[in-house]
Amino acid sequence: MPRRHDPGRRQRIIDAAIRVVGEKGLAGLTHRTVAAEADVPLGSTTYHFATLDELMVAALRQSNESFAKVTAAHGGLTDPDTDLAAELAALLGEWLSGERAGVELEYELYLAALRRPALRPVAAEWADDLAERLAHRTDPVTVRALIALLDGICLQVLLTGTSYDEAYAREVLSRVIPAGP
Amino acid sequence: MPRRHDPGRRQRIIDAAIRVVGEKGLAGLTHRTVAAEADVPLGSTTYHFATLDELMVAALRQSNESFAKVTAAHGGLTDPDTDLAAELAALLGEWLSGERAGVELEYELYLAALRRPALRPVAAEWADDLAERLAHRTDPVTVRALIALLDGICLQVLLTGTSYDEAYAREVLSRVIPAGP
DNA sequence: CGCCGTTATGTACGCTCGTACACATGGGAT
DNA sequence: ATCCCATGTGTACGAGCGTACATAACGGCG
Repeated sequence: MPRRHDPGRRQRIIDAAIRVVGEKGLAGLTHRTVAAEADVPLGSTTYHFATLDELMVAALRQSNESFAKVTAAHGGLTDPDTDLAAELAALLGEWLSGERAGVELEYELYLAALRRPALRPVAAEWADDLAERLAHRTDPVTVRALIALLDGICLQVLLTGTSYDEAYAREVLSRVIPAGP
Repeated sequence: MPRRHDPGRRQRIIDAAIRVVGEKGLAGLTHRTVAAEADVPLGSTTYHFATLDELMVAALRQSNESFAKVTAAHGGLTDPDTDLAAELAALLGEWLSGERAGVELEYELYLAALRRPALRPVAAEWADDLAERLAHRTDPVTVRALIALLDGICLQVLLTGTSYDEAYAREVLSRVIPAGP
């Protein structure tokens, strides 16, 4: 009976949950699969996360934070002298080229939020966070449009399996942004 | 033992499946729930659709056809003299205001296609169909961008629960379309 | 050092699921 | 009229699920 009193176990369970969703999809996320992936007994996952919704929320929130880090690293977003469309296209490229699992988790939970009200506020955090950053660069209508377009582009990449075309993204994003003064 | 030799039973099962997804979500789609909704014995659903994937494909395909009918009714889409952005915004409004169940089914199966390869070609039909219609009106890059934007707007409406703003959609769609000659 | 609440563990229960399969049935070809 | 096969039906099985719970180990605290 090794590894009693394992601090950070909760965190390891969350990491395992993200891996599971990345490999088997959201439908494959169960207490048991997570327990196996994290190499902990079944009771351990149910102890730290009484319900599956709790675990999903924790995983989605962590994925959100990971995305927030990527955006924060892109200081150009808030710098009014940069090309906003280019910055957004680069940001999306970085995100998509990085951990595919994170992107898929994001979108799977995104859609799961349609049916599970518990997930909705967390799912909205992604868009809200980005909207807040963009608010300083352009008007609210444009912000909403940019986010919708980013979502749509992401979806196309994920669904059609085509690789991400940054130049294309930059071009169409720039069309949405009204011409400057 | 009434109702032996029930022609059109297969169709009734598909209709029931669409209703089930609309009410309980894709996760609630099982042979048993569909059988109950269609008021047929369990064995009947497994006879007509050996696997759940088959049933999903049939339901998604029917939903696609229903959408195709709506677009076909909008003759203005192919008429080069109409305002393309306005036509698309109106089309989306009609679709969203219509059967909510159909829209949600479309998007739930859309995302399910991420994990179930069997669904992918059917999921792509929606976009392909629309793309084909739009090909006569503008260039391929713009077509892709328009579809991505439509997807993103739909997603925002479904997820945030906000009502569809047609004027907003028309505005941002028009920005994507390059100025005419 | 001993106590106690937090953390960890293993097992068991009740449920739903997909699927298989043996059997009934009826209509169309002969 | 008879036969045959596509169609329809009911049941059973094994697997996996969420959850509950009794019990064990641990570590901080008096």
